[in-house]
Amino acid sequence: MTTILTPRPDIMAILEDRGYRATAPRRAIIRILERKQEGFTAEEIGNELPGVGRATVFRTLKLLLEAGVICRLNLLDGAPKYSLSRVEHHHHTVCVRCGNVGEFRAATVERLMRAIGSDIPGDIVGHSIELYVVCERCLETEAA
Amino acid sequence: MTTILTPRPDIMAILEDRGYRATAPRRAIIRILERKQEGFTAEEIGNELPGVGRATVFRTLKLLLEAGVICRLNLLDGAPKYSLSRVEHHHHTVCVRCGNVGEFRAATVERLMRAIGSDIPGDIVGHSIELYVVCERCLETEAA
DNA sequence: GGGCATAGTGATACCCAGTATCGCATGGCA
DNA sequence: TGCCATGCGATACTGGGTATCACTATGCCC
Repeated sequence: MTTILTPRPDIMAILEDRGYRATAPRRAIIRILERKQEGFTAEEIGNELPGVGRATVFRTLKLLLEAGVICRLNLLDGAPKYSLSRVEHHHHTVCVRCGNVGEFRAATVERLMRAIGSDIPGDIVGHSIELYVVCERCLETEAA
Repeated sequence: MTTILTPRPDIMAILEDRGYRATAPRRAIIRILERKQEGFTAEEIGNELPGVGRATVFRTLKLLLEAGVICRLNLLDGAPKYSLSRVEHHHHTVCVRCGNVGEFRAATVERLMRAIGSDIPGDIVGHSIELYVVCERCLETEAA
C-alpha cells in the first residue's frame, strides 16, 4: 500500500472504513469521478455508466458527500454540481460562462470567518464561499 | 416621494421603472414578502395567495431577483430560499436547524475577496457567502 | 469453497422547484 | 372607450433527488 503518500488515498477504502461494501457500481462511479478535473453533475456520471441505475448514482454521491470525498456546490442559477475535494478544506470558483469549477484555499478566509462569527448571534457551524468568475479559457474565447 | 430616505422604497415602483406593469398579482406578492422577516420559499408565497397561479409567483420572484430586490440562497441541503434585500450588498446566515435567514455585512469580506481575486486566474464577477449557524432561538430550545 | 444474512441494487413511481406553452384577461395609453 | 401588448392561470413538462420494493451480490463464518 502506498496510500500514505498520496493526498487522496483509495476512495473505496474510505467508504469501507465507514462500513460500506465495495460493490461493483460504487467502484465504477468512483473510477469515473477520480478522472473528473472540473466538477461534474450526477447526470454526467449516470450517462457514462448505462448499466448503473440513477438511484445508485445519487446514493453513492450522497455517501461520498458525507465522507467528505466530494463536495456539492451551486452555480449562479442554482444548478447543482459536484467536485472531488483534493485538499482538506477549500472553496470554489465557478465559471459563469462554461461552469467549470476550480478550488482555492485561503487561510485569511478562515480567520475572517472566525472574526465575523464573534459579531453574529448564535453558533457558526460552517460556511460556503463561492467565487463566480469568467475563467481564462472563456476570456480567451471571448477576445477572439 | 420620500424614497430617498427609506432603504427600501416602494418595490412596485422599482419594477415599473424597469418597464413592468403594476398588476394585481404582482402587488399582492410584493405585499406579502415585504412582511417576511426571515426568508421564504416560493411555495409559501403561493400558499398565501390561492388566487395567484404558481407560474406567476415564480415569474414575479424572478423579476424581483433581477431587480436586486430579493436574493436567492441555498440551505445546506441545497433547498432554495428567498429573502428581501434590506441593504445593498450583503451575505446571509442560515440556521441549519430552523432554516431562518439573517443578513450581515462586512467590509472586510469585500476587501478580502478583491485580494483573493488577484491570486486567481480569470475575472471575478461575483461571490456568494453563506454562514451556516445554529441561531440563538434554536440554541435556547436545545438547552431546555 | 459453500452458504447465508444483510447491505446494496435497478426499476419505477414519486416529490419539489422551476420553466414552456397557450388561449384568455387586463393595465395603461390614446 | 377601445385597443393591444403585457401579463395571467392552467397545465404539462423538465431536472435533481428520494422512497419503495422485489431481487442480487458481498463478505463473513464455517
